[in-house]
Amino acid sequence: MGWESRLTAASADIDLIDILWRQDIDLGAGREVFDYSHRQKEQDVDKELQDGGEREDTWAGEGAEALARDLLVDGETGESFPAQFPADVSSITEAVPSESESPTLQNSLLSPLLTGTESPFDLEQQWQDLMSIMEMQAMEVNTSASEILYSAPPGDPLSTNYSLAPNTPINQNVSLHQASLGGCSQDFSLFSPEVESLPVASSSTLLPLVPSNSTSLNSTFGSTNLAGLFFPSQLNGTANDTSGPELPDPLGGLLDEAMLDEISLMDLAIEEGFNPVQASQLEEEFDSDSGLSLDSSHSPSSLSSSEGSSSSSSSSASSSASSSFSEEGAVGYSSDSETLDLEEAEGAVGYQPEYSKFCRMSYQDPSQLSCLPYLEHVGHNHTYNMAPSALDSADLPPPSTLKKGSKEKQADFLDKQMSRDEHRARAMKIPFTNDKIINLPVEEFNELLSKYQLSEAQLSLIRDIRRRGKNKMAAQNCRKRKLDTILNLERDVEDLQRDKARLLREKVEFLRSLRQMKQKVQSLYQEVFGRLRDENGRPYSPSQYALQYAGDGSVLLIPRTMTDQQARRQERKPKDRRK
DNA sequence: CAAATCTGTCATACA
DNA sequence: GATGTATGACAGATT
Repeated sequence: MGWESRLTAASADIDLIDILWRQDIDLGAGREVFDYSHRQKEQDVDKELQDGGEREDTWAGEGAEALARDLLVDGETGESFPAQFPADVSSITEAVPSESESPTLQNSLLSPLLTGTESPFDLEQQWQDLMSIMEMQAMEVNTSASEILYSAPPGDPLSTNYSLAPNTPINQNVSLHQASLGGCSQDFSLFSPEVESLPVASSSTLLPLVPSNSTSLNSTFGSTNLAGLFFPSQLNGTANDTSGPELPDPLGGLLDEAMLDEISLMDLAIEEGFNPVQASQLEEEFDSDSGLSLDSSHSPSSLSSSEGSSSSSSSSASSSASSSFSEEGAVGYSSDSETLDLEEAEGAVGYQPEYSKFCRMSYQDPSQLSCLPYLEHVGHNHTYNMAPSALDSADLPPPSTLKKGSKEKQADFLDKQMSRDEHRARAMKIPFTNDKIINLPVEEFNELLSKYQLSEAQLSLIRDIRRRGKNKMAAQNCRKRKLDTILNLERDVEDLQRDKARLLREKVEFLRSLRQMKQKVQSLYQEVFGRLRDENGRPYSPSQYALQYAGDGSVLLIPRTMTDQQARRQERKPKDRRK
């Protein structure tokens, strides 16, 4: 099989993955979205190195150092290399929601308004889009939650689904480590902190802003705290959140999650040697999207059926095998082998070695054998722990002593084609063929024996021949089944890898669209917020107010301090739950 | 010539 | 219990 080729293809995949990665990041929000300070990033890295202890066992410590140096580590070779896209990497790292600095906030908030190209009439539609995106996000988070067995608090299912932010910095750092180190099994650990729930922002609703026709928001958002959703940095702030008003990136957490997830995805792809292009080609070749269903016909369970057919064929082979085949075995399993050979020929390109094995194992007809050079050895002579008398008498005269006419050559050839048991039978003057001895049903076999007056030695030999012959066929069938199992397992692996590649591609696509929608949400948020005016007609300060989505479907403008309190509560919860 | 593979056989378990 | 089958283990033959 193509294990080696898969391995070598993995390096080529890295390039593809890099391209994909670059595309995705380029597709993402601009720098202003992630414009956090490098200093903060480094703090988060350090913090992660310390706080992430409970996750440290899942990724090697060397990855942390590599991250700190903005190095990427090849998941397979462990080789470190400078990040190829410094801007991208930094944007990712800067996207870590944290105690962001205020100067960037105003711009990030107001710029969409100033440049606003979308008419107000698009707002509703955009909200609808937002809702669908959030639903998708919730699905992903839920999936991750189930995979990491990290359950949300029972009383707060909705907010759990959509809570995103509190520990995303740690998250992302971990993700970067993972992206550097690789680790399929750790792929989903990315999401664990995001499953942490946000409490329902119930009490403090100040300014109902969005009116009645947003019920669909309610169904999808639940009582998501928009402030928490959009201002994770505030929520996350541990040291600097008292450092004055600021307008965090509303979508930092979301975007970070998507991007970092993608990084880990790419890393996973690198590590696994998964090649999306090859996989898609495979898919086209096989023209089967149902990977495993294909296997169902070859799975070990199917083997039992083939065994059934083989047993039936072997029993029925008494007629067919009663031809002049001196090699009494290799009768059973024939039909199955043929069908399987066909399948191999049409389906599995890389299975030639095994296919040839099958060809060798599925022989039945000695006439065919004689034409096939690679089967010449079938008639080889073994030395057995048989009764010496039988062996001695069965020995052929030395060929050198014989004149070799054509007939004698033929006879010699036939002798060589004969099995040892046939030689023994001939030496013991058994009056019927080994084929009959072996393949006749018991009744006919006994009937045959009763027709002749046979010595005890003859009867014993006949019984041995029958036993050995049957066991020989059984061994051949057994080996063939074993090979079948191996082939099916390899096919299973191939199909699973194909499925995995497809799912990964779908995931990348999903994340890409998700990121785009998040950008939309961000601009919408900024647009809505920027249009709000207080009683004096002045805009609200984003450092003092935030929009929050209430449980009843309305969007509220609440003071920042309240969102901070909520954020702290949310931050504490998961820690408590971990114990 | 050594290693890998193929093949037949035996022992054993099971139906 | 006899018979047949499945399979691991072994050894000789072959590549």
